[in-house]
Amino acid sequence: MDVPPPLTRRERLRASTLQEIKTIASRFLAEDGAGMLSLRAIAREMGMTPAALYTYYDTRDDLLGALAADAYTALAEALERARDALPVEDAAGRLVAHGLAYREWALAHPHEFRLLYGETPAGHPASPSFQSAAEAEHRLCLGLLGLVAAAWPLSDAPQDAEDYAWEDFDAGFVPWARAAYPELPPAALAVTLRVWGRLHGLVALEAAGVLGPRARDTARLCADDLRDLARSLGLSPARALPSARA
Amino acid sequence: MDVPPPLTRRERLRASTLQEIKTIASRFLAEDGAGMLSLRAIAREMGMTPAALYTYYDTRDDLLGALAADAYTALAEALERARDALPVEDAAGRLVAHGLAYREWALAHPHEFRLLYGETPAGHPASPSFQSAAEAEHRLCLGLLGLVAAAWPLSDAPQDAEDYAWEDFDAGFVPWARAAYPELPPAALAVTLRVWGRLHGLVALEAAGVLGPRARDTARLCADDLRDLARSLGLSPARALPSARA
DNA sequence: TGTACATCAGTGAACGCGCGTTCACTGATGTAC
DNA sequence: TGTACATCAGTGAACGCGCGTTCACTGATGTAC
Repeated sequence: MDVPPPLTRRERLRASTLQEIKTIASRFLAEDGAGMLSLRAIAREMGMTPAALYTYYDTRDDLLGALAADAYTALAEALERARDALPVEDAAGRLVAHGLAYREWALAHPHEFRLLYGETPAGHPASPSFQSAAEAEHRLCLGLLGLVAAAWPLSDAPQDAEDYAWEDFDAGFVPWARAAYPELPPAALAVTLRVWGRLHGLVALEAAGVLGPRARDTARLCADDLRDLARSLGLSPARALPSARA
Repeated sequence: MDVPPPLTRRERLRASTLQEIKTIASRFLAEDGAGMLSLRAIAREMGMTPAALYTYYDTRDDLLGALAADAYTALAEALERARDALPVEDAAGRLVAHGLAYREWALAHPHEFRLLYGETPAGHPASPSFQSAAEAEHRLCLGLLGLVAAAWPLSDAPQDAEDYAWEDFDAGFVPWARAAYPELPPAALAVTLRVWGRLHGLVALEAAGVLGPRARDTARLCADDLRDLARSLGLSPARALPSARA
């Protein structure tokens, strides 16, 4: 969008090849399933030598890591988009929208979802993609925290969560959280993680194919649960949108 | 336990070899991870020819299916054991115990857990192990339904769940459910599945290694969430055990 | 503008590997008379 | 109790396969003077 030093022909080519590799890899991921992603297959599809891929990634794992990082970012963006489609005042609606978007993304990208939450984490910590995956994770967590923060003042005291301390949570994340929402106590982080689990549960079961055969309308199950969650956080649709609902 | 027609030497040998295969396969599953289970490696470990395994399983997938079925049964048993360690009157306690046992089993058997909930279901529907997996799944679901049933009379009407019908749920399971708990309405099945999702969520995140780095005491998160769940179902520890808690 | 040199994406061949599965077979275990 | 036959767990060799990764190389793209 702004104007960085103009790219040379080589650099542009390299970038587009990188992108093509990831695109094709994604497609193979979707077709053949998780652990079966093969460098040779990708190279074949691109009309390249397998060896050529080593110009772009040091190792098969690095490629997987990059895919995971991209997927994480895409997920975070999808969730933010869904949330921001509703006005800030509608805290309950935003929470539900976030949850439904989580489900929809997972069902629309089952293999990416599995890459993120089903397998041993891919990509070794040193690689650059690992960085960006960690950032996306922060972003996702912050988004969730924001939803919790919106509910916090309305929530009846979460009694057993009272005695959490900041030290109980990821030291890399806590500063961000406190900076973003200075008024929140540590217990809000506990609630955030629990909310994450709540969103994740039904979706993970459905993505694994366990839930589908058991209920006809899984979307409704999920929506019911999300509304219930919003309610239990002290958010009622009525409170947020007094006129729009029954 | 009772006395079936006495087994021939051949039959005993066959049974013990079958068991040995599964034991070793489990170990490899735990060591090398999910998709990497190799028939040749198992054969090697047992001092057999790879071809010999085909006397026991038609295909690698059949073996995986058998492992999954065993894992499912083991999980169901663990959950029942935990639940039955508490008196029937302590509905809240039993629910929490069930949930914690779910977590513990998942963390103690991460690869089996992944086999059940992380991958495309293994084993093709025709194989006998598929049958037993389905049975274990029923069993697990019935157990959960029982916990919900215990809470049902105490629960404040789950409003949005009112208009579920029996047709909305797995036709193979509904008869069992209605036979076991004739007084429950269809909505109870919806709640059961949602409860399953709730138990599953945090555990799945933790098993995937996403939760661990974010919170120090994941067990407590899980326990808090389960108590919250029990409460939201209308179960209070106080109501169940008036004297034992504060 | 033209020449000399450096960079580096991509080639082609080879490395060594383990895999699932098949097939014709052997030889011990079980069965029927 | 002994013999003739059937079963079937396990052998050994081979099938054809795709994989990740390495290495010395070529030739187009970029850079400095």
